[in-house]
Amino acid sequence: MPKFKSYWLVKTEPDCFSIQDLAASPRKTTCWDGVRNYLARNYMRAMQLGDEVLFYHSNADPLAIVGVTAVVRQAYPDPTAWDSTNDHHDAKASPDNPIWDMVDLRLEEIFPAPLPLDRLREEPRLAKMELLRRGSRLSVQPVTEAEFQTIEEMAHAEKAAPAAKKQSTASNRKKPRAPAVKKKPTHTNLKR
DNA sequence: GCCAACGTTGGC
DNA sequence: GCCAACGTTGGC
Repeated sequence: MPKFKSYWLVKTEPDCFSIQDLAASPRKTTCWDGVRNYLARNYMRAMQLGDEVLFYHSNADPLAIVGVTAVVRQAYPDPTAWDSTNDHHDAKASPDNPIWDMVDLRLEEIFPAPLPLDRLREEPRLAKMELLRRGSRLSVQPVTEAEFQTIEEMAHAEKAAPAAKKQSTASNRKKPRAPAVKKKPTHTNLKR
């Protein structure tokens, strides 16, 4: 069956789960648990096997797309939703009424260098990208094929001129967040 | 630390 | 069903 590949982007805080953590995971695969936003969930439900997913580091230095993953399992219930000890516990969720889903993502590529947000903003072909919209908060979002290809191209043209590597100074360095607690997806690796 | 954006909650 | 208050995300 001819099938169209779709493209997506997921955000993660690298302090919580980085692309290096993904690389170190068994089979370089993780379940993308902890998503608790209906629109983000619905995008995950639309993901098909083989779809490609850009991997973005938020709340990080640098803010950047750092690689590409692929969907290796389509949406299925996220058991962390009814785990009362989980940070993202939802009292309304249960095995009979999971409410929240996750997909499995496998690492395909770590870019030779992170592709920073400020470089993305300079690229006219990405002007309409959801990630770059002011105030965009969605942690799972669709990406067009053209945007995906532009990003791959930029990521591989990057090598020679990594100009955008900002010096970390006292003024721009992020303070450690108050309680260094995990935020967004915990991505506890549930596979054994 | 600030604050814009926007989802969620709950009183009515 | 409206909408103000509140909470969270996440860049700056």
